[in-house]
Amino acid sequence: MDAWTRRVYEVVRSIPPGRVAPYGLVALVAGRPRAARAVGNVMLECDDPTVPCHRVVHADGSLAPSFRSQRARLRREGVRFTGARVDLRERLWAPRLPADVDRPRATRRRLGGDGGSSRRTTLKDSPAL
DNA sequence: AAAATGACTGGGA
DNA sequence: GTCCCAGCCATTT
Repeated sequence: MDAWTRRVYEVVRSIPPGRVAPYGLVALVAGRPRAARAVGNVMLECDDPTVPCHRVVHADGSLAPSFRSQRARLRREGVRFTGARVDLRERLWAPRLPADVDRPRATRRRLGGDGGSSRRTTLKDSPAL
């Protein structure tokens, strides 16, 4: 087990039940923005039961054909499907990006005077359901 | 060192 | 909408 694998595991472990994340997002949070495919390789070998690998899905919400139990495991967590895909609009995981991620326009500022009108909260996660 | 592999992706047809 | 493909990345031959 190498560093890359451990890193991916850690990110995947932080995806809350009932939420899903595309391979590409996992790669991003893990610090390798274009390594979506490599994340897939790690998942392929993942046998560790403490890693919710079933919450990692394709960018369009569809699932990996070979991972047969994935759908059932997701449904068990309340995730609903529209045809062959999960509804990302409702279940997409909104992670807190690590500070070291290279953000071009890091200029942080309040968006629109009203935007968060009364809400001062840090965007932690997408709204539950 | 070079080539093949795969639970990936975005873009074009 | 769906299909296909070149590009991408870590691993394994």
